Amino acid sequence: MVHPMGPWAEPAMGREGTLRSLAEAARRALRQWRTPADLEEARSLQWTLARQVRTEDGPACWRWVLGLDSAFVEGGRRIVAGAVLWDAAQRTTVHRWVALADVEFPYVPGFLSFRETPGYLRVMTQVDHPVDVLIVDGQGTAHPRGFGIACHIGVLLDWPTVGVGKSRLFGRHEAPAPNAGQWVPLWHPRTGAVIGAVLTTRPRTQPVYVSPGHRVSLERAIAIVLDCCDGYRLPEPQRQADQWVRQMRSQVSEKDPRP
DNA sequence: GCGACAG
DNA sequence: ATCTTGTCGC
Repeated sequence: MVHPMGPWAEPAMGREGTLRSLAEAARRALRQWRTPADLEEARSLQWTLARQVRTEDGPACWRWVLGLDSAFVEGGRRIVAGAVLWDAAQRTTVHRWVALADVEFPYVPGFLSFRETPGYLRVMTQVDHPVDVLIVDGQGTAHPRGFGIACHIGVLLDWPTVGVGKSRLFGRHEAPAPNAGQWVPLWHPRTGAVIGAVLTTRPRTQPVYVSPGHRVSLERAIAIVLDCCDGYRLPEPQRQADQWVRQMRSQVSEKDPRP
């Protein structure tokens, strides 16, 4: 459960953990990155890396939450990746970063991470501030092979991550009550395992799909998302990252008009 | 074979 | 995701 002193008592990564740099981890992952040549290779990699996913919780605190989102430019040839650091204790935005990257993989349901991860890793190489957990726009374990983009990024960086999708990719579920905080489990169609939660974050509003990415349990993932919500459907880090990339996208578009 | 299908 | 105007409801 939650730490007796509340979610902001100590850094989520622990004293030692915060000494680790997210930027450094991102640079390492970026050097190792290699885009699969085809779906077979991508699928094989997902099955392999999925075994590295851990859904055990670390210290119960999530003061600094980094929201990630992206937008496409130049007819979808390049991607604008944005990161917004949210201080859950002060309820304020600490800083925002952007990065531009080439898109080298097509969008195929179930393989989103191969398309968007490079951009996210690039933005994160600039994050020079402690980060407790990452909120990624998309699924975590709520994926056909249990390896959505939130898991992929979490494993590559070995960092706590939570996946928050605006729609469903995989799994069955009933409709959650239309009250903020209400949720229902998202079940694996064949194994019956709980792979995520369908959470109502705002009254009478479409729910979001929450699932663990890495080093976070489903219960913790739900608590983090709810704690970051501020009256809108999406948790603040993600909502602001969405606005941020949209703003940067239009800025990039006017500077270099679509050919 | 026929749907479903994150962003 | 992106292409696009107005419109219904709290």
